[in-house]
Amino acid sequence: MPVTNDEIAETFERCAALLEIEGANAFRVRAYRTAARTLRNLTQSAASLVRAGEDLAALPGIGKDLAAKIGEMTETGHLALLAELEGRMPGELAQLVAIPGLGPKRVKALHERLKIGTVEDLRRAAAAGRLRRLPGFGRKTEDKILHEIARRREIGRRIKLATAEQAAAPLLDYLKAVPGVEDAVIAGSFRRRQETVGDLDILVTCAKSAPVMKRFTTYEDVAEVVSAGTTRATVRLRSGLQVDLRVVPKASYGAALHYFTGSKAHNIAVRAIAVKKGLKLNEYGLFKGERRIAGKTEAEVFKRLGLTYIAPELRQDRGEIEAARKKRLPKLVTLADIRGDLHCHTDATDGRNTLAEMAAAAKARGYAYLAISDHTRHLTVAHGLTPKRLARQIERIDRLNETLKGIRILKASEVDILEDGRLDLPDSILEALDLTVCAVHFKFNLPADKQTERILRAMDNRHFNILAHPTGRLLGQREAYPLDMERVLRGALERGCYLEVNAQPERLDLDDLHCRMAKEIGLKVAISTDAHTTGTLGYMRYGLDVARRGWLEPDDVLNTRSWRALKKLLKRG
DNA sequence: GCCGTTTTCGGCCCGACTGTTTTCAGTCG
Repeated sequence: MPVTNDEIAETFERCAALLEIEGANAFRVRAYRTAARTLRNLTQSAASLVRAGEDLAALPGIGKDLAAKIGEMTETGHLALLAELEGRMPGELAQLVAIPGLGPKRVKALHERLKIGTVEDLRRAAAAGRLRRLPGFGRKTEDKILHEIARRREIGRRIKLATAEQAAAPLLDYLKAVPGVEDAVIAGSFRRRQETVGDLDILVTCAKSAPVMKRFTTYEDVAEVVSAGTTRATVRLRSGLQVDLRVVPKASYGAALHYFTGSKAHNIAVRAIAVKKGLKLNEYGLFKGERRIAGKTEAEVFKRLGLTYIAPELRQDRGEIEAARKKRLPKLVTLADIRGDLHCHTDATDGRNTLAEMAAAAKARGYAYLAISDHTRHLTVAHGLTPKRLARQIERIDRLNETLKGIRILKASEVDILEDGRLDLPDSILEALDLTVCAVHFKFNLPADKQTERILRAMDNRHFNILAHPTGRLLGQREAYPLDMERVLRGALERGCYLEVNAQPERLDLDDLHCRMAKEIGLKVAISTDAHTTGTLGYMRYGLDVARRGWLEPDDVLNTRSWRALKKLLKRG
């Protein structure tokens, strides 16, 4: 099993944590973290690049030394440096720094003075009151550590974006109602439209901060006030969700919004540009000496730094700054570009609404087409259609299309990909469909090469059009099944097939990085909701979030086209 | 450890809050 980018990144992150505890040069530590991030953002596997003889030192943040270490890991599966570090101190110290309130300095002190090497050691020492005797520690720190250890066990880390939206809306309304508040907006990973968010970052502009801070920390859903200053406060809601509030004057709104939107890596890179120009960028504005030369809007800040406006979804330090400098940012796809939905269900299988209801709902959204893609028989739990039942549905759709104006219902099917790569419907009926959406719904645990071959064999069928939810992941519930995504994408391109971005909030599959991989090789994707109700046709915007984070433009997306143009693309030779 | 439109050496983003401090280190985002 080749070493994955994530595994190499994880190893570098462990090294960084342990080096930091050891007191290594902070910039050396950062270099390991930067390299880890570069690896996670890579659209090709580092192992295959090494095999192809590519020079990894050409990648941003990776030089000669780290390139050699990546080579070492792809060859041996291990890193000597990590083994050395773990020989000098317990490897689990790397997990201690993840506890809020503990950083490298304190972890070092805990290890040296109290021989603490594990989370359990730490819990026992804190419970026995031994922490407070260390210099720099006190009773409060000890209590906080115990509290955080207990909390770690019960609370899941990140929540889905759609769930965060539900918590955010009432809180934002509440803050907007505070007298004197001008703007209140959610920044952070929420604004970058990341698939999951760890916390909410709210930015408020107003002249006087005190009333807002008071109002915020006394919000009825607040379970705990973590910190509260004059311009910044952090609370934990009863759900466990952490919310940070920052208050700035109106003249700083743009700079603060940029700062608070992140990502951290993007901010660091943009601030470095400011430094190079002899300026200073912080959350209050862009400064030349004492004088603020920009800050009211984000656009103003970007402009003064010689950059075109960068959409929040792109702010990941994945090349967007360089592209902004060269005025080569993508013109991202928007909801207005979407002409139809290519994957949904009706009450014929596991959907809730009728064919006619789904059609009416799609028409109300202004779509030109909607593909009805109910399950096939193998998926018995969803009451999948037999060829006979599908044939009847095809007739019903034909009849419905005769009565509909302004929208066309496409005859489709979400066809199961069987274990041997065959499709779950005979060619005779596949031929009668406008398109197929094919998916893996069982045998998730095949080895990567077997799963990849299963899908590629299915794509060999000339009726295969779109691979639905290609990795099968469910956020927070189920890992993606092992798959060689590079081969799948290239295989699809060679055969005239496509992949789907499934917009269900718990799927978002393909993810943003896979979208970017597809774009790089010239493969178009469909953005589809997989709606099981009329209301969830509205999930389209979550799929767009992913596509935009993956740099996709209207041309990269299948369903920005008219049915006529789309039909040509689907036609296989 | 990385990197170069000041640089192959000497830089590397910036400020708020907390707790344990009598002036600031550590942590966080």
